[in-house]
Amino acid sequence: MFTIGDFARLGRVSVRMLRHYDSIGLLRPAAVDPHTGYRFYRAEQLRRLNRVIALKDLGLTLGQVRAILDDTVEVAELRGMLRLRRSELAAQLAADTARLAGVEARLRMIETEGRMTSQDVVLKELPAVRVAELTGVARSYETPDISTVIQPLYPELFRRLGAAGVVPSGPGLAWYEATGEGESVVVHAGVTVAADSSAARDFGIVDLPAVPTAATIIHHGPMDEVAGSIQALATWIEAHGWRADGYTRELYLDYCADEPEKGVTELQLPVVAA
Amino acid sequence: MFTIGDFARLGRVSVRMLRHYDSIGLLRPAAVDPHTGYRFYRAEQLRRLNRVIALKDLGLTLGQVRAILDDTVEVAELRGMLRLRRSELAAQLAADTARLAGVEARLRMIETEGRMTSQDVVLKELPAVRVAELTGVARSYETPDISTVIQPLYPELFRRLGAAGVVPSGPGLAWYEATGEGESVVVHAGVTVAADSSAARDFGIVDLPAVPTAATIIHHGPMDEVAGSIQALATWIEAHGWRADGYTRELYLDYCADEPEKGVTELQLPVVAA
DNA sequence: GGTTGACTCTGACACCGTGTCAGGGCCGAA
DNA sequence: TTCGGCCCTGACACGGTGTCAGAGTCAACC
Repeated sequence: MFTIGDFARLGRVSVRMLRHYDSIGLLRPAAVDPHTGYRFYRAEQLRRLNRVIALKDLGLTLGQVRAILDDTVEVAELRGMLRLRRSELAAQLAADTARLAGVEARLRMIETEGRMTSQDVVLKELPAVRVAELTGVARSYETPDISTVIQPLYPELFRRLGAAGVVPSGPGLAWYEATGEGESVVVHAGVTVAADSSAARDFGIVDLPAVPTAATIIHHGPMDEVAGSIQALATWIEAHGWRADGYTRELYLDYCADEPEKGVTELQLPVVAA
Repeated sequence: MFTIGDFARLGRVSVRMLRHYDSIGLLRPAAVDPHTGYRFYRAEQLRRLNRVIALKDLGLTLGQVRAILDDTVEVAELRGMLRLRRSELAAQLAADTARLAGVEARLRMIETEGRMTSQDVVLKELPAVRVAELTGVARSYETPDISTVIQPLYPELFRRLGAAGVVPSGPGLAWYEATGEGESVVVHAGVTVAADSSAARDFGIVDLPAVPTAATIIHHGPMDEVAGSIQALATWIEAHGWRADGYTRELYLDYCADEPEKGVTELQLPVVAA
């Protein structure tokens, strides 16, 4: 018979934990002095303690450990628990590996720049979204070309939406795709709506697909300075082991024609693991 | 200006968390209606939110994130935090990899045996320990040879200890090493003591070194059935990617000569990564 | 028998990030 | 005006562990 302190030393466990295991019924002392409340353990209880430790070290919860040790789980169930735990661990490993890569990218950034950027890229899942849009064609991806095409589209889009009695349900957004002919580009100027797409109208209704993983960055200031933010986004993507996989969406979170330098835009670029 | 719900959707964060960030001063809403308490956020606050998310995703605590964003840490300090985090993550990866290996070993065990062993091996650190001992030589590692040599050593050891006024401070233990001549073995029969080693006595005082990592198993029953437990220990060590690195110590946790089948012994085998 | 120091008891609080619930107020649209 | 959906605060929960306070116990030594 060991006192709790001796038993804790033998089992390399804290006294606190032995008391805890007692209170949750995971490992009850062999005897308790009814007068003093002192707990006493038998050497053979080390077997159970060891089983507890071994299972706990696998990352199972104490509740699961108790269920296993008390034989209230079938073998099939036990196998299921272990399989689940295995996949959790695999996910954890992947996540931590990514975190580690992130930390190291940050450290490199500090070494080379002497500080950390305030341009922060965030990975997000993008839900599918229904958009009312007008399109145009720009001569190239050059900012001035795009601007001159897209600028007039929005007032016209809002005019037509108003005429059709459709109210935007969210912010405006834009995206671009190559026409395939030279450098020219199809410009989509849209706004999120909840309308259904059945009726014919003088604007397009398209459903942008959900994106499992998109790298996003907040661009501050006028859109003709967007190149820097795009650059930062691309650099981040490369440094973190991703690869662009689609068109960048621009989400106009805050925009006022009078003060373009106060604009706030989120750039969203679908990515996949490189 | 966005309501908390809209802002949460934009930032892919729960409303709960935005309120939490407010309460800990990590991200305060741009405006709060003094009458209703409603929080309102500006689009440009997404920048800060994104920085929070990005740093949090590195595994930093919210307190660290706040310190970093509020510029109360020097660059050197920041680098230190990231280095620390990097080493934490590396440790975490190693631990999770080991856990995963453990889970997989367990799954294999279930597949082949239809159940999980109740012989559980636990890795421990062994502290250095001072031991009073007598030694003998056995003809071989065979259990009968060992037994006949070790059995008489203990009564004699306790007799001499009593005569010298030395009281054991812990359980008895034994270990064996090859003599180098044939199959014969030096048998050490000892007991932990706190005495100092200065005076000359009719028993040996040796300090067993600490062991950073030992695989241990509890053996139940008489010592002449120890082979099975040793076997289980060896199997586990091999299956989990370790290698024996020293002599097995036997720790007699419970022993009574009349009822050897009730004995409880811990076998401790130092290991290193294979 | 008394003192003392090491041990034990219970009960509580803390950590950290997040979910969830209860009970109540607010807002906009029909 | 009513209703559905949003927002507010405050609280509790999770899980494994440390730590503290205040009180009781034990063993050894004088």
